[in-house]
Amino acid sequence: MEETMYTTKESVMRRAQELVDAKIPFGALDVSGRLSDNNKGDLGQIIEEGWYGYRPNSDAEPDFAEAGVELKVSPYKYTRNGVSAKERLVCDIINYMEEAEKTFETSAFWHKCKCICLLSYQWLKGVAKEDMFVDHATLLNKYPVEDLLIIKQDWEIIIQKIRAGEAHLLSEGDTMYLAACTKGPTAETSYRQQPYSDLPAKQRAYSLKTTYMTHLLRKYVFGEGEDEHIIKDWRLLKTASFDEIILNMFSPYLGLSTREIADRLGMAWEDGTAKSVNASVTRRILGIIGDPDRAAEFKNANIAVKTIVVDGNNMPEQAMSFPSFTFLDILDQEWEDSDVYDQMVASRFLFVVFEREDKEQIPVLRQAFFWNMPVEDIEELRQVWVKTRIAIRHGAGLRLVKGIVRNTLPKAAESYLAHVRPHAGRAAYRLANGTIIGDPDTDANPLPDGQWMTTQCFWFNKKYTQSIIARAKEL
DNA sequence: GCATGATCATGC
DNA sequence: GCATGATCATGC
Repeated sequence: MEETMYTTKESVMRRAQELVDAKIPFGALDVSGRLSDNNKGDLGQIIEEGWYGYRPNSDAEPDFAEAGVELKVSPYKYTRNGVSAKERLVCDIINYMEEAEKTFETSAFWHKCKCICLLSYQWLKGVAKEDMFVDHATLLNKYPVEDLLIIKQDWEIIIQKIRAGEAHLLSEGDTMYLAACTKGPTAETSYRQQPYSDLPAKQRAYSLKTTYMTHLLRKYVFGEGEDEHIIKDWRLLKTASFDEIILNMFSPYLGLSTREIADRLGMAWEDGTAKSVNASVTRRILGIIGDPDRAAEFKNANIAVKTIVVDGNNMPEQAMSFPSFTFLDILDQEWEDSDVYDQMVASRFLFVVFEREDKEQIPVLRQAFFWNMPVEDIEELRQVWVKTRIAIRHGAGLRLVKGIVRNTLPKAAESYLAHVRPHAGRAAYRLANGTIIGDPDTDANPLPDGQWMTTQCFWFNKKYTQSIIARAKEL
């Protein structure tokens, strides 16, 4: 590595702050034309070279080895929920052959990323990378103690899979904050050797999940307050895993009806038929006010809480919905950066299962378990996503049949896993022949051909959810 | 009985 | 008023 004058954290950060003050766009820092290559140039390298004045290294040492600082450049954006990280923070390729024998402290992740100089820039849709610029410089030199305990648990989960000869089964949804994300040219071409199996494993890198980056961004870069934690005493994490602690909260209530649980928790049982009783009871069991997905650990780890009612054969009464999407957005995204991937593949799930024989019965809490999509199902989901994009690109084939609008989006019968269905307040369309149904401005969004269709979302098929629950029951 | 279009209820 | 989780309801 070349000599650098930046040998202390202070000098690295001072130079970083000068960059913030100077507001120099990436285009002007790009001294060797890295951005011209399809705009995909590595911003970290551009800044190391064009601002710190030394050639980027790709070895195992942090970028500023003597200072012990790794330089990372990361985009953020504003959403209706406030400021959010736009991407996961990719740290370092996982060398399966070497990492398997390490400890957390000697791991490539900790060696490189225990101290990060985080350069943030605001990402704006439609603006070229050349014109964006770093506007915050933050030294991340210690993780919150309760987070670090979870990150260590994450690292153990990744390493245990490698040690079990299952590096090819790694997935982002396996872990909470620290994840093994795919890295390299579209999957197929980048496989690596793993130590305890002959099967090649997809190249992956240590990364901090987008949701966790949002947490760090809000806390350290923008100095915002924190969300309510589910685990009130972080010391519990020293002796039990996050999953164990959460699942234990449900144990006292297994086998009880929602009415009995409501009684025990001192909840009013006003209307047992309301659509949301099961969700309300789940919230109270977790001891949180409001939406579980907004509790700190769940939000930071991208964990979705799903309550399901099943019959005696584990068959859900309904398919499982996901957040709605807009048609033009889904055409704009790439698979591994898409909302669908984020919500269904990179996400972890806490399934809370209630059971009843028939609709007259009050549901009984049967089980709670964590789940994430196994790698063998990911390609199937991607196919549904691809079909959805194709349909949308062709205006979804909207046609009015006996007062109901039909479309060509993927149906439940076309996949064992998922389908696409409406998800809006009311049905709403603006059809090519001028027909307007409902209130398109509220409940629909535009297709590329100018028609408007009721807002839709992805759904897990009932049978797919059934198979998930049946498998969890066996364990 | 299931698939699919449509809608309700809650939290923010 | 909107986003989201969850459920209803009709036609085949």
